[in-house]
Amino acid sequence: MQRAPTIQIGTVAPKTATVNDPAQPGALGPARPLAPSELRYLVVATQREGNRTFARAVGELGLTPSHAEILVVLEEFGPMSLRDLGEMIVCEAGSPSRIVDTLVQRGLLERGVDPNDRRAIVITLTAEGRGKLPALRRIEHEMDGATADQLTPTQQVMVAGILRGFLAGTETGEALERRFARRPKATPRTR
Amino acid sequence: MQRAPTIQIGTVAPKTATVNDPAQPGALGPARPLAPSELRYLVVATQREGNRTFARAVGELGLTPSHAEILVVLEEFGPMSLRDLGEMIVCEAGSPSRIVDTLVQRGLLERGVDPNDRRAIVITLTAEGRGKLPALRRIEHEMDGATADQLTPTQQVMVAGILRGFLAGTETGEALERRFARRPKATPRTR
DNA sequence: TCACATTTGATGTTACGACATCTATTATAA
DNA sequence: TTATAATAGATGTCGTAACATCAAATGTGA
Repeated sequence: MQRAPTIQIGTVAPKTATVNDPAQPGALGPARPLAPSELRYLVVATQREGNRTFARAVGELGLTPSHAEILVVLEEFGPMSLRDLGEMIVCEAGSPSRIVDTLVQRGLLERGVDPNDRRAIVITLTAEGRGKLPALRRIEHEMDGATADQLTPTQQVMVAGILRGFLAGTETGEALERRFARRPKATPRTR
Repeated sequence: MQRAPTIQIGTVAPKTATVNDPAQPGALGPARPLAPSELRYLVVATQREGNRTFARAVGELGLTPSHAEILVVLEEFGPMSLRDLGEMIVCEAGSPSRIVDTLVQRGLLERGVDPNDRRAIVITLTAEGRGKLPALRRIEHEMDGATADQLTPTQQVMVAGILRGFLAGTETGEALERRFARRPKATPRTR
């Protein structure tokens, strides 16, 4: 309602209202005390907004946010088993069999066999899958730009640090740690 | 993996690892620079963890997080139309017809007619629905306590302020504003 | 070796989230 | 009035999240 109802497809929607002035690090509205559960709902709402924007952007490529996450991880870390993949992503905690299956059927991924373990599969990007990555990288960059329009670098680092602490010891927290802590460009993981 | 695999049902799961020391306001790990999209995934993961914990807790009452949100809002603000309800909640943006329908079928809500507008319905808590609220309040309190174990009040207010700024102008942001800004205890909204 | 547990991945189920579409009712304007 | 738009709500669809169960392959210890 307050926001422009239509977003320009292909780019990340610009915000029409900006409460925080990015020129002032740490600047925000008056520090209202927190109502019960308010923080949790703020996190929920933030995730929803981010996911919807991301979904519209990658939807242009015929992908969903989960698809995008998997493609990016596979390009970043190289081929891996379903189990290892599950330990690197936030979507589909546990085994992402079905999402991988969808991507295999669309020709973006390949299911290979592990010669050392006939239970395991080795998931590899196909050429077509790899072809999605420049656009995905561009979208990620645009999303980060939209975040930068709303939050100062100081605020971003502050929130990230707090959330990392909150997630310490959780499965998804460990997944993000594996994924973002050290960034081994195209280093296939083995276990 | 790092976390205890079983949680005691009926209470919020305790964290086994604590990186941040709540005794030191603002204390966090080293301020690692942000990788692309990392902040978004941190928010996603945080929302997932919170939602799973909340889901297990309210699951004891036979409810889902969405159910809980609606019951709490209706008790807080009194009977309202589906449209107004949709503008107060984060779950099911748009019209929560189906979730309300489920709750009506379970006898927790009642669908009434609006004498002034035959299109509209008036959603009211039944006695049984109202009976869930003490337990829901207790669960919310436990969730807040679990948050307090992980984040200092300073950190909480900081994150909340930043997220409010980020959500300014969005539908869900406005919904939370309506819901948490001023807290009119049991004041039925009319429009 | 053999019984048993563990691991890997697939699959079934329920409930949401987001989007689109549809009907009934009400509002608006020529 | 009457045509048209706007609104309230219901409903259909697709993909995901979380949970559970299952089969096949592998690991383990007696």
